[in-house]
Amino acid sequence: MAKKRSQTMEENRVKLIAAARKAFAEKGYAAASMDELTAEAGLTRGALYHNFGDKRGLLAAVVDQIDTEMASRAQAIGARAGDDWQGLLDEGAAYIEMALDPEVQRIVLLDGPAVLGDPSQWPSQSSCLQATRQTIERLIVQGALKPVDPEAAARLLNGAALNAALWIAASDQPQDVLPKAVEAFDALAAGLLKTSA
Amino acid sequence: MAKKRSQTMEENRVKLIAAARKAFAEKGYAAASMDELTAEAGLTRGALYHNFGDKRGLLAAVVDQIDTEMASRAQAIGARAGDDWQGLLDEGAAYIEMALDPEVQRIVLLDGPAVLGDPSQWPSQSSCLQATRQTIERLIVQGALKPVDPEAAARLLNGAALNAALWIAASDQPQDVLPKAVEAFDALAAGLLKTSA
DNA sequence: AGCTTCACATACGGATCGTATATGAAGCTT
DNA sequence: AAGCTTCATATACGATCCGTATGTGAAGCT
Repeated sequence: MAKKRSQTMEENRVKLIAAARKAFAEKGYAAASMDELTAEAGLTRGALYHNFGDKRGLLAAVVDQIDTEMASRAQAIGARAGDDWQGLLDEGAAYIEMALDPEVQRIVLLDGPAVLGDPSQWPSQSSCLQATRQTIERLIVQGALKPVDPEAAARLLNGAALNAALWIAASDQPQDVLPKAVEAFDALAAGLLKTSA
Repeated sequence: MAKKRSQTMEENRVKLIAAARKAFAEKGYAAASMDELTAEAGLTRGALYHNFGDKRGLLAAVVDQIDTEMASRAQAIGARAGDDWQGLLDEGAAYIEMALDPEVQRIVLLDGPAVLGDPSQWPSQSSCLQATRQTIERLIVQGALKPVDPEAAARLLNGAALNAALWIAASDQPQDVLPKAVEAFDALAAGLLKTSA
């Protein structure tokens, strides 16, 4: 056999993150038991503490993984649009839809900030946010937007999208509410334009 | 003496909520010990579980108290403005500033949603949200705003303000970032107007 | 082959929450 | 006013969980 050591270690990390992702999403961070987690992955808490330091470290790793996935998806959608402005709107809509995923909502939007603190301080640095900010910066340079602070605009837009997602998720008929949320989002975003729509 | 029973009970509730408010703000919900809490209030966990059911119930009571204070403040500020539109902007700015209070931030914005779930389901938050929604509805009737869904617009605006507050609080120089956030908020809100500013 | 390293398992201690039981005073009845 | 009842709070207990300290067996190097 002679399985390489670093290889099994990487495999175990993957297993643990996968199990944690599932447990955190289903039970929430606080209610998720490390013993159950590791047992599900065929390991013990020993592996966990060796690889991730503590429970927070494990959550950080999970958040990082999900956040990265979200960023690449949002970026792909934004890039597919004709111009930067439409890209911004599409990114926002995509973000709202992604935030409907219970996993994203529970882990990244609720437990993440509560346990790890402000998202912008995370190692993944909330890649979604940075993508939005860069798009806004480009649009400002192009002269399409008012000269607002890009960071501020990106933050508030993200916040609006986030709240929209929470609203939709708590709603009885999500598919009925989604278009209303997107419409309102587009209207707010239009406030950044120099010329009104 | 003959202290009435219901009276001492009410006093104890007040003491417990005050102690909890302090402990939750300083240590966060998860790290706050019920034993320390109650001891600080001159009581034991027995009183706590009898009055609030469990730890979550205590947090709910604390959140309700803080949230009610915020709502009345925001409403007062909004009513002081000349017209509805300015009132909406002022309410938003007031909300952002209030969210800079570490107590508000830690308890209401971070731990609250993580532990209690979607804020819009809370009995108190709905009043704050409803106030802005009603203002928006009036402005739509007046013909000042685009005919967006009032509920959606109110939710997204609140979300934007909330995220702005988190950003400012995590910043190194809050007083430097605050005006940027308010400016961006005003810009976004202007997107709801029929005619651009 | 044998020593070393190290990733992981096992064992332990401390802390915490929720419940079940005890207590003592307020409140009502007669 | 005496005694029974109610109930708000205190005390005691069990279960769970996290983080650390120590053990172990296989990979890796000489």
